[in-house]
Amino acid sequence: MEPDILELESFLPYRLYRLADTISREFSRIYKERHGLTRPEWRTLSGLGERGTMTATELGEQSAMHKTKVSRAVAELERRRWLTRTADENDRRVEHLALTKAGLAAYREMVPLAKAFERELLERLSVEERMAVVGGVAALEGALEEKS
Amino acid sequence: MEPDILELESFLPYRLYRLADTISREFSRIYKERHGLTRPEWRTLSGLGERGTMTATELGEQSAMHKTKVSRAVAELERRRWLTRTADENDRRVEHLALTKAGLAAYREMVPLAKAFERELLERLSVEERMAVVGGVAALEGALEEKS
DNA sequence: TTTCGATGGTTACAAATGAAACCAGTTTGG
DNA sequence: CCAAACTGGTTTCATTTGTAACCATCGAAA
Repeated sequence: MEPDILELESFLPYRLYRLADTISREFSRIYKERHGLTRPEWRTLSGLGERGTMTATELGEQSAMHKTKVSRAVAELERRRWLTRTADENDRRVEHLALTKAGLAAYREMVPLAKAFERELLERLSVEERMAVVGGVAALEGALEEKS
Repeated sequence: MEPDILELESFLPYRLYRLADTISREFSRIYKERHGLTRPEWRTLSGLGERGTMTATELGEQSAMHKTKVSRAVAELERRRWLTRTADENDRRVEHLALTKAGLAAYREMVPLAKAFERELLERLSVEERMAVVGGVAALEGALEEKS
């Protein structure tokens, strides 16, 4: 192992990215084929389905999206009449977003599919491996949080 | 925990993507600031630095990039005179890519920075956590490979 | 050979993205 | 009170990306 060579195959940032990319891409087929959603749109749907009502800023924080992504995703879902905006009483800059019946229906349809996807992925692992995955992800998340 | 709700915060594909995105984005600052490289360009540089000579197709396989990304990254690195193409003797469709002196110099400069980045990331973890990360990543890679 | 399907690689075009400018509207400090 | 700094959210513009079509060459089979 020469010291001035970087092995891409074992370089953690690369491996992690490739892994996430593969899995995310595979999962995206579900909401893409099903409803023609983009990832930001799916996350918006998912966030609002989970929490009920959120502002765009909260959505961005909860689902790790840049505000322009949120803005565009919200606009598209509104165009589909999957969500509505309600002006805030006290602060007129803020809008409270919530799913409509149609949006909620789409969400309810997606949830089992998402859960099944995750389950099938984890089922391919042994118990120890599953623990390593969950523990490893949590550990890295923790390491990144405390940083900056 | 309601059964028809998906918790994004604990949904593996989402967590993994966010993790990889954060780390990759942070790492990208290194090669972006330093040399103004994009990720595909960095991977191309890294791949050729590691292996010496490769065709575009091989590069794509080794670094998990779509062929158009490879094509464009190679074009840009060639424009910088960081790599050269050599026609294959037997198959005129194929080109063998290799770094020039300048390309190699850039690569040699990047390697320690990349290694330091990875080391500093892992240093924030305990030994057990580190094992979990490495084991978990490997397990998922294995699960994805054997699949399709 | 000739033809036809595969393969290496590039290009064209549309869609997704990020950075920065922007437009309200709100708060703060003088 | 008022200006300046700040915040929620949108828009603009340049860059990046993915898909599909494309060109050239190759290999195999008729």
